[in-house]
Amino acid sequence: MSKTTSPSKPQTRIQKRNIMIILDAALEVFSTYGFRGTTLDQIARQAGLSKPNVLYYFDGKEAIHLALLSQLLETWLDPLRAIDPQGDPKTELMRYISRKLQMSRDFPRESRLFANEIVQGAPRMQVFLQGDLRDLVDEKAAVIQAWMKDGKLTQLDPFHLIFSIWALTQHYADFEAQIRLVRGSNITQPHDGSEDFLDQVFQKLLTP
Amino acid sequence: MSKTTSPSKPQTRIQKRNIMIILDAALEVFSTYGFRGTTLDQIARQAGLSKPNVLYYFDGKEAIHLALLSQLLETWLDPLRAIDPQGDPKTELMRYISRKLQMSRDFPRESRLFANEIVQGAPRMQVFLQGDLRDLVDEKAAVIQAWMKDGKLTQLDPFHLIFSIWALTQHYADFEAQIRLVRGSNITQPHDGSEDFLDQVFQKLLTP
DNA sequence: AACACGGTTGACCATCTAGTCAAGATTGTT
DNA sequence: AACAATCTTGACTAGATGGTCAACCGTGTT
Repeated sequence: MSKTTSPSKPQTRIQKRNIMIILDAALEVFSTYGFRGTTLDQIARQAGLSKPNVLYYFDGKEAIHLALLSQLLETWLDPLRAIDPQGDPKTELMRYISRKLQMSRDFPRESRLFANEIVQGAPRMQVFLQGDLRDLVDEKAAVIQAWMKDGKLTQLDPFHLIFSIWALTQHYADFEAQIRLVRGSNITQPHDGSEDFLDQVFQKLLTP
Repeated sequence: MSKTTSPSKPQTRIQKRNIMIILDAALEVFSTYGFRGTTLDQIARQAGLSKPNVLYYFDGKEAIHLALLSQLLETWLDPLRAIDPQGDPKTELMRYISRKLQMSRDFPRESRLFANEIVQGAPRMQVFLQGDLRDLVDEKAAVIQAWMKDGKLTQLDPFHLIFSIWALTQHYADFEAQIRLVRGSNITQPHDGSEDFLDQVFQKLLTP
């Protein structure tokens, strides 16, 4: 039985606070070093707690990782969910792209946490991806497909279009180190200019 | 002194063979589990050799990893190097995109090895990226910039254009697990349709 | 055949790491 | 204040892991 999912007793203030601290510390460390590369000591140090204290709140390293993943997937899929079949096709897609890029800028740790997991074959995420994500993508791909049939958008494979949006937005968070090294001191933020660029790209791409 | 970079004696047949076997095994394992997630025992098992035997040919885990990275970066940058400032702009870029995509399809392990490394901040790759890569990208960005000024291509930020090519092509290798899970049994190969899609995207994007 | 060198390995070690535990400190409630 | 529940931690364990080493095996050369 997991300590944190016990449904009976409500959380105390201390529990709430420490669980938040631990999850934030774990996100920091997991997103930088990956699951195997992260040690409980690192998480504990980052959280400012002792290792046994961390394990008082979570059943183990895997449980912390799982808690992070399931918690974050919701936020992550939100922009895709928000695509409105009744809205204006180009507006909806451009907003989706903009929101995805914004998340990549504001939550790079979350993006890298997923990236780490997926590059390694998503061993601890299959259940999430197959469940929620797949249905959602199928649904929205159908919406996009319908828009295209109506001539409101360029005819493209909707799945590849979605993948391309993911690739282009997340790239700025996931491969930030590369961008930083390549551009060196020419630039302050790896995201500089990304908004305008992606706007230009998809505006041109989607207009029939 | 590294065992493998000793310049004096030439390699015997057995050395050549085993070094190749070890590097191939290491690529398989490193690309799947990342640096920390990989154990020497895994590499040895994959190679069909004993652990001490692996360490007879390489100075350690880090040395194997380093050997892989430096060996692969060459192949990896080749398509970018091949962009000819004298050639036809759109042809050159479309060929670059096609070659990059082909590499992502033919050498997904190599792509994931880099992805793993870069997502985690490129701790063991900085020297490579700063040296070769940065100069090369600057050079080719200038070429692309000049093409755009001549009106041969759509006016875009050339750095972001290069990043977008990397993102879109490597995505199919690096996030293969996600694509597989999302598309499920609808598809046999994650790369299906990627060639046509990217051709369509960049053809449209680059044409002024 | 005998030799030298290259190649191979079982057994071992030091260190790291996830997780345990019992004892002690803190907090909230009456 | 007193008590119970929650919270915290130093010390520990078992197993994994990178790396070593001395001894042994195989191969080509003379």
